[in-house]
Amino acid sequence: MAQPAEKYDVFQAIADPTRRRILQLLVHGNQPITYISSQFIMSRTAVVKHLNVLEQAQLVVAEKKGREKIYTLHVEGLKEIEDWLQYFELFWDNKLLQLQRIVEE
Amino acid sequence: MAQPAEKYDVFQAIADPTRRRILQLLVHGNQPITYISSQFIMSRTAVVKHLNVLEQAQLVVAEKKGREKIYTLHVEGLKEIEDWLQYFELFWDNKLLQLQRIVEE
DNA sequence: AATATATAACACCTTTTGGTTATATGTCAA
DNA sequence: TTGACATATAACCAAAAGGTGTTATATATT
Repeated sequence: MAQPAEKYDVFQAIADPTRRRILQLLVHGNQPITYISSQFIMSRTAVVKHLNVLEQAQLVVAEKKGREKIYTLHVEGLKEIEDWLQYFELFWDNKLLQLQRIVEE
Repeated sequence: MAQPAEKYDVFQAIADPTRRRILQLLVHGNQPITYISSQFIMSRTAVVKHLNVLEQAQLVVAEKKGREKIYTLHVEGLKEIEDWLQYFELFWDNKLLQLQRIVEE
């Protein structure tokens, strides 16, 4: 998981179940690496890598506080996905319209 | 891209930009492999593999028609993502409430 | 039946992921 | 200032992803 700056986008970031769980954890409050990694079986290093991916995708924000690094959810980053889904809602609506026409015939 | 049955979920499926483009293509009508692959620079074989991933994730449905295989968008598959996003909308709303409280103080 | 075309099934290669362990570096607190 | 704790970084590894090309098989058309 070598990560040359800004490599991961939002869609890639949420593709991994571990990363989705991390995001859900952060809904309940900002947390340091130690706590977050305690919620997983894998090594802390592995969790940190996932956090880096989330950070690059701008889904979390990290802030140093003494010797701890506190992670905060940045929900605004999910907007991109919502927008993308929006595109298909149109299709969805069209399908309903088609059905309606068929019924009316 | 070896694919033992049902390996790919919706989140993994939309992680790839090529696959997202395929889905958008299909919004404008059902299409056979030949047309779909003509829209990409990569080989037809590679595109077919992406279609298989999308099919496993139930985002597209394939129907044999003579010697062709016609692909259809299956938007319902995107519901899972919408539901997942829903979880964070709550957080989003809470943040707004917090801001409101701060303003009111 | 012959031919052209579309899809399926392989085999192969390279890069990226997701994980490991080990070793530093920085910070707090007694 | 020393020990305990938290994070950072490096080196390494196995497996999966994403791509290629080639060959085989099925279907339409004439």
